[in-house]
Amino acid sequence: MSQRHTDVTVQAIEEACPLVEVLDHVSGKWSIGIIVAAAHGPIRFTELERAVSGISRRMLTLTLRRLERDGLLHRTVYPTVPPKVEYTLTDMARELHATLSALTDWAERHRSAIAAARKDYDADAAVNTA
Amino acid sequence: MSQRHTDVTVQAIEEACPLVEVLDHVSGKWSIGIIVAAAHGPIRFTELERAVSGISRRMLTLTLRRLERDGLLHRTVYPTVPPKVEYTLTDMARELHATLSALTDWAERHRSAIAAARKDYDADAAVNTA
DNA sequence: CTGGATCCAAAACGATACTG
DNA sequence: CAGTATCGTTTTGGATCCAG
Repeated sequence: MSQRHTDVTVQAIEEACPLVEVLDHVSGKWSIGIIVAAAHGPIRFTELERAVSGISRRMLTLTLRRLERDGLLHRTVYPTVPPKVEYTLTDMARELHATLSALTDWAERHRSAIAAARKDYDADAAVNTA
Repeated sequence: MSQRHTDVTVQAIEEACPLVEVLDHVSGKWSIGIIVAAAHGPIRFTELERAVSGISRRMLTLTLRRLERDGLLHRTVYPTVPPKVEYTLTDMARELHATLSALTDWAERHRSAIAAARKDYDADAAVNTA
């Protein structure tokens, strides 16, 4: 910790790359919400639409396709009428969900700290503008 | 696991919200890269520009401001000439960085699985289009 | 019910010239 | 060195209508 930089920077970017990949797949406001919503069992399209508050039909579809494509979701179509489709997390995604809980914990531990930091920052900005 | 949905969906969204907040602050192609780059000690603007490969001056500045605003980065200005500015992770951000490593691990464990899933998905798509 | 297709607004991003 | 300002491009997302 707190040692000087030389060419360790190169190591830094290599360390970051896989993570950037993950977040590219998992990012987009909605992926996480969907994973969490699907975490405790098979869930249908309309249920997801209600569970992930604020999502539009379009974004739901797009995100579902991306998650399916990345092997995080499994899609089961029941050829009934009306149609019924269930989405289930893959094992891979279930591991991911467990990992994400660590992030949730972090978020909850520091939620108020972040809010406070913002408030301070904005206050400073107001002073410097006045 | 694999129980039916009733009104547990409500719980799902509440569980997701804080996490969505985090990712809103930490998201954007560059935040993570910057956090990783700053993780092993104070780092200067130009060093960051080189460490986070592909980032533009503009995005670097914008992302730095946001991270600072959210209390993840501390900015130290040395009023010398030429100017010198150092960015340091806050304690909060260091915790976050540790948490992110879990994600990195997950990504590396499943990198090839994701690639394979994609390949299959694209193959299917090709068949269904033909 | 599940979702594809289209159109449009907004946000994120990139390049680059300029400044204290 | 460490940014800011401006412009153009790309990506993202919402609204809506249509279809199996």
